[in-house]
Amino acid sequence: MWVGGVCRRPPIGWDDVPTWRAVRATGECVLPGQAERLRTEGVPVQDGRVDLSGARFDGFPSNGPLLALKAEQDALAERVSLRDEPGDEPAPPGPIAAVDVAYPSPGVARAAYVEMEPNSLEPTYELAVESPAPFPYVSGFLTYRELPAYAALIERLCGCRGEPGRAPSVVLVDGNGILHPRRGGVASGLGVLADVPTVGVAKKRLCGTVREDGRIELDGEVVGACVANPAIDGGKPIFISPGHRVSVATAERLATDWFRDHRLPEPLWRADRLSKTG
DNA sequence: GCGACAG
DNA sequence: ATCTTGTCGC
Repeated sequence: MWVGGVCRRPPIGWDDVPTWRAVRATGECVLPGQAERLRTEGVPVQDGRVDLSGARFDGFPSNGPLLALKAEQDALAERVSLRDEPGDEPAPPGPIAAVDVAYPSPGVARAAYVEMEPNSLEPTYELAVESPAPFPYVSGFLTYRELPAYAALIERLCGCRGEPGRAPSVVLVDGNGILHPRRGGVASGLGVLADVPTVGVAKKRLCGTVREDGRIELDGEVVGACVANPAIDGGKPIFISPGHRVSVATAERLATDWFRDHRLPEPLWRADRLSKTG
């Protein structure tokens, strides 16, 4: 939010909001007549700059919600496994699934599930489930917005299909896995929650550095790969990272093996569309 | 101090 | 992510 812009031209109904009391972090006054007005209120101002040592207000009520969630993410990261499943690598390609979430209206999430067999062009199974989405989108905390929707999806999935015997060997998730400031993106969250191998696929880079070889480095560690679908010339790349129970190399192979006619791996493209159409 | 920031 | 008109390309 551009605080300066709002304070310079307060919205209707902000007559009671003391917008002139907001200054730069340096104490510098930026609004016309701001320094003078603050001085009349007893605020120490010198050279158009507030002496923040005594005048600063930082008594905003907060229990630091994101700090607690960061701790949760650290705990999640501890539970993430980067080991490949036996028989998954080198790899008879098995059935794969993909999930994504759309928001048909504010506060409502629609999670979609698409399952495909290696050689079929059409999905083997599809399901979309709606649920409340009270948590806002905050970069780095996507898990808290979308995981509840996936939980609702899984619940219905088990109820509709029963037979937990033929679960997909891996689930592609729209978002990051360990390519995350605390190594705990949505793909990892879903993987740990459902105890299934997951691969994170993001359309934009959240963090890390893309090396010349396409590998993505974070704190000196390779956490994923940046790859474009060769079938689309001039296409933008996607950012692949392990969610849970797969290595970086396997995550990349699983996702890129499903490149077809779209930027995203086919199952994920279908899940994205299903989440939007219902 | 300034820019970046999954969906 | 979602809101939107025209527009570029196959």
